[in-house]
Amino acid sequence: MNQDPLLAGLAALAADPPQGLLDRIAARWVRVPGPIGELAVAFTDQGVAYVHEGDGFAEAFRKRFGRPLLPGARPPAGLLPALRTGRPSGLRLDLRGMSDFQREVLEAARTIPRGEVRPYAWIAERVGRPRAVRAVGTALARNPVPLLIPCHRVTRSDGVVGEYVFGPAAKERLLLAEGADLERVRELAGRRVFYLASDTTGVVCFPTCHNARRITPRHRHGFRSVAQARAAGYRPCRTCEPARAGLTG
DNA sequence: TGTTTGGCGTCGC
DNA sequence: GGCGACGCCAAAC
Repeated sequence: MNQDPLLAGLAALAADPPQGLLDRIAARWVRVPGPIGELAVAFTDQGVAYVHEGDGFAEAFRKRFGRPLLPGARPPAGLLPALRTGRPSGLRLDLRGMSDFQREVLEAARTIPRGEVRPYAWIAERVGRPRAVRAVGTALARNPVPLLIPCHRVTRSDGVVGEYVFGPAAKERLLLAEGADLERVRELAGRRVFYLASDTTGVVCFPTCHNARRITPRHRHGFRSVAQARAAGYRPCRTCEPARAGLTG
């Protein structure tokens, strides 16, 4: 129970074939096809730890994690489906070594469905730091597992897609491939509309929320802020949860 | 429309 | 341990 973990580790090293221990220290890696070109993916016994573009992977991994890297025989279970579908599909992630803030930001981003987008400020509010919008940006910029945690689905409040690890163009391509209606988002943003409401349900949503997409045109009303929608008698959608407070755009 | 200022978790010194 | 600068931003001039 209260045995020194170091001693336990040494004992295990002495008793077991070194493979198990090695896998606890080192990471394995494989090359796999991704939606925007070849990817290199590192994983441990805990799950996928790092996703990087094919070029310069080993260098980047070493710089960031500073732990041994070994070739892997095959991709971890669930990786390929997750990359293909853009859904978690039971894939385990190894997010050890991240701060609480970053982990919470990543978890929040992970809940954004395929084909939809949410603003940075939405994440900030969800993790209980409504004014840490920019810090959310930096946390997402350091997302060790892009694509698997879909930080590309986090976009700016003004309707612009914003920055991305693989570049804004890749972000846009990914979102379009997922079926996000960026054209529509931009058209609405041009009219300063950042929320859509239905006068049959009395609910207000983010424009890409699957509930918002089904609003019949003549029952659809656009709003610039949740506050204005509220004032008009609408309540926030329970699925996409547009801000309870600020978030005007 | 564009620019400025606010705000905050990280990282490097 | 502190301090200042830096970013996938956002609201206010």
